[in-house]
Amino acid sequence: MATRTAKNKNRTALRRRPGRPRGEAHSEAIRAALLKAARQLFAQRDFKAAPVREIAAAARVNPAMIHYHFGDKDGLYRAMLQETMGPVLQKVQELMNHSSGRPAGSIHDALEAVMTMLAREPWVARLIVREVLAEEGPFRELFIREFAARGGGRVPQLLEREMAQGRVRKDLDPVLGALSFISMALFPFIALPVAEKLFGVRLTDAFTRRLVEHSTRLFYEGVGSNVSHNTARRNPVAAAGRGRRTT
Amino acid sequence: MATRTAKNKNRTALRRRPGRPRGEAHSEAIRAALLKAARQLFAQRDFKAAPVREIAAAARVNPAMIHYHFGDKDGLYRAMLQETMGPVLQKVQELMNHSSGRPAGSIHDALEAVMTMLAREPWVARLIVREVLAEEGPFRELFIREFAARGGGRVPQLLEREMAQGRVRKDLDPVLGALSFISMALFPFIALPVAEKLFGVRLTDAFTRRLVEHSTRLFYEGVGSNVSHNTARRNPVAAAGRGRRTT
DNA sequence: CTTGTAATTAAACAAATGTTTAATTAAGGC
DNA sequence: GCCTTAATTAAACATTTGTTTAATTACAAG
Repeated sequence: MATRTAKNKNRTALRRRPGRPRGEAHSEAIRAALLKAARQLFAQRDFKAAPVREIAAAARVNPAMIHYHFGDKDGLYRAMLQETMGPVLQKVQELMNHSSGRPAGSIHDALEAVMTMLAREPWVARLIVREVLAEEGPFRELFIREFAARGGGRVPQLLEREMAQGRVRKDLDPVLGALSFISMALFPFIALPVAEKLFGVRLTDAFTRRLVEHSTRLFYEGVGSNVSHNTARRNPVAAAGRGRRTT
Repeated sequence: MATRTAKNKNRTALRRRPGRPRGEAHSEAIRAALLKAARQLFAQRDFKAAPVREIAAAARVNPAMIHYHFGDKDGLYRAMLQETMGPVLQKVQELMNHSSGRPAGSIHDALEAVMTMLAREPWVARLIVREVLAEEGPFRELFIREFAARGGGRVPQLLEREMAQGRVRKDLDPVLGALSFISMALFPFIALPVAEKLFGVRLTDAFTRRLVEHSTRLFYEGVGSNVSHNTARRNPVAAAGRGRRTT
């Protein structure tokens, strides 16, 4: 495949010549375009499998601009992580901190915050897979320290608060509980491409809502039938009990 | 770092010369060594980040042997997948099929089968991350068809069986339930490197057992306290209720 | 108007990587 | 004992990749 399209009628004048462009604020635009292209490519491909030439092509700039703006490929990657993951995680933290206060509010709100975020920004889950789960490289540690600790690291305390307030049974191991909680919150989005092919699910707003309700109820009550285990009927969390196969 | 150790006193005679080696059955050994080295490296690094030279070095053979035995790097990868994932998944399938039959037996047994396997063969989780979750390449589809479908694809039916036998509540959505189940079964192992740094857990046999019990109980009963929701006390699954912070 | 600096490009460079080749040695049948 | 084939190596090859360089243009200050 040729790099340039057919419309480019081989006049040399069309080819952009070197030199500073006219007008101002070009530099910032290029920086932003590079960050955007990097985010998209790094969410889709591994760090080593995303060549700088391709990132630059997606941003419609010269590869050398990466080194002009970010020093090297690592610098671009680091800047991309900061500028994209930062705001997202901050928002999740906010939402998790002041929960609504109603019964099971914290858990429900935390699940809703995390899940709606993962549903709205599909690249986050992909980035977590590559960055935190797959790659053994030097970035994993930075990522855990900077991001994962602020997110999942606080779940045991959240559970202990719930236990102190009597909404969670006292013999729960908060760490195991946190592990299960994080599993239920993250994995469906991490494994979404598989779930689509395997179960035919599609990531719509409705699906996300159903998943939030389902997971909240499962986390509190489990799936056991109220016959063999006399599990909660008429509970404050999952009030939608009219249809069948809802949660 | 030099390729050869200091002990190698630059005599040329020590360097292995080309030509067929004496004795027989060398070829098979080399093939096996390459498969083993490939499995270890591909579990740790991305496909593109695992150079053939390094795989060959780990197997102590010449890089050209990869092409002699497997055609190319893809061929080695494919052969490795078949020869390593095949037996493991077959075993899990067996264990999942004839469950013990006692109350909640299926769920408990399935969790135990999957989790002990993942704990004993740490490379499986890493391979799943790269192969099924991370990589968008041509291998993902093959992997889903060949392996994931035989494993996770059957969970909804398992849940429906449980529902028919009255051990699981009737209004559960089997697909959502399967998603949560698979999440709880796989994610702790997939995210193990993170969980270690975040929560200080270590993957011992004892931990795996605790996780199996915890997850089974959580899946059936949830974590809700029997005060606010009157959740099952005295249930058949999690009978170990003497200490505190156990499940 | 000159001069220095910022922004941008094409091209060159060096290292790494998948693959191929030619040479070399051993085995096995005739 | 010769000759074909199997197994193995070192070295060469071609491509891709991250990075650097030198040239080129615009702008801003003096």
